[in-house]
Amino acid sequence: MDFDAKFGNCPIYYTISKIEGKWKWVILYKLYKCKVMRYNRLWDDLQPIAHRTLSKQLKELEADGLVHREQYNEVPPKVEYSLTKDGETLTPILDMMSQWGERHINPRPEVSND
Amino acid sequence: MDFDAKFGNCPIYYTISKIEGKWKWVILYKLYKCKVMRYNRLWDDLQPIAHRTLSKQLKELEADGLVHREQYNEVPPKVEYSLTKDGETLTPILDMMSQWGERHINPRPEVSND
DNA sequence: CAGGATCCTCCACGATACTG
DNA sequence: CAGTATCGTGGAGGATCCTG
Repeated sequence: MDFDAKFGNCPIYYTISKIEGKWKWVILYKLYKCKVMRYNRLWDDLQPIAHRTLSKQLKELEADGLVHREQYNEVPPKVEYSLTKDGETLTPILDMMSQWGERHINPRPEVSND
Repeated sequence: MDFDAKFGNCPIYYTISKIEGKWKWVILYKLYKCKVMRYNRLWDDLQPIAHRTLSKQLKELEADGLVHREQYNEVPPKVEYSLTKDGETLTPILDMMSQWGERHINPRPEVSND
């Protein structure tokens, strides 16, 4: 990413740019929770997602050092994805995002005074 | 957003969908740090951002109850934006995202042994 | 099984001009 | 000052088929 000086004071912009992509946060979250996942398992869990999209975002995450790709030279092929050490530094954010979502999906139950 | 059952177990997807938009996290962060900002000030700080984009994302954030819009009936017009109570529940995430960005923009300085 | 290759669609975002 | 109105576009994401 071309990260010009304009955003030197906006580290948050750096973060969201790095993890830009409709599914990246979810992919990271899945890998965080399941530790290790094979490609098709991931693909299944993220339906509806296109192969092109999943494989592209995985590649970018790998290139950015957030996801590790372990390929076994077997037939049929076997590939396992997991978080790298660096990727694991995101888990607190992933947790908070998930919790925030939980609390906002449903109408807050504690103020129901009907 | 049409949030079908497929993602009932993916609250994180709810969160990122809610705050989807190239600038939304940055807008929220700015409002978090500056408390209250007028439209043009925000626009200035977020250059290069288009009016259409800023005003649209602000509107969505307002519709989602994350941002408050205070309009003063003066001439010239004066409008102030700030976080709502609900928007403030995001601040821990904003902080972590910002910190994560800081730590990743520069090559880690603590291992400089020159 | 784990993707790559192709083609296509759509809309988020941008640029610019205009207005109450 | 704080936006709308209009028009235009790139590229992210999708659908489908193919392959080592």
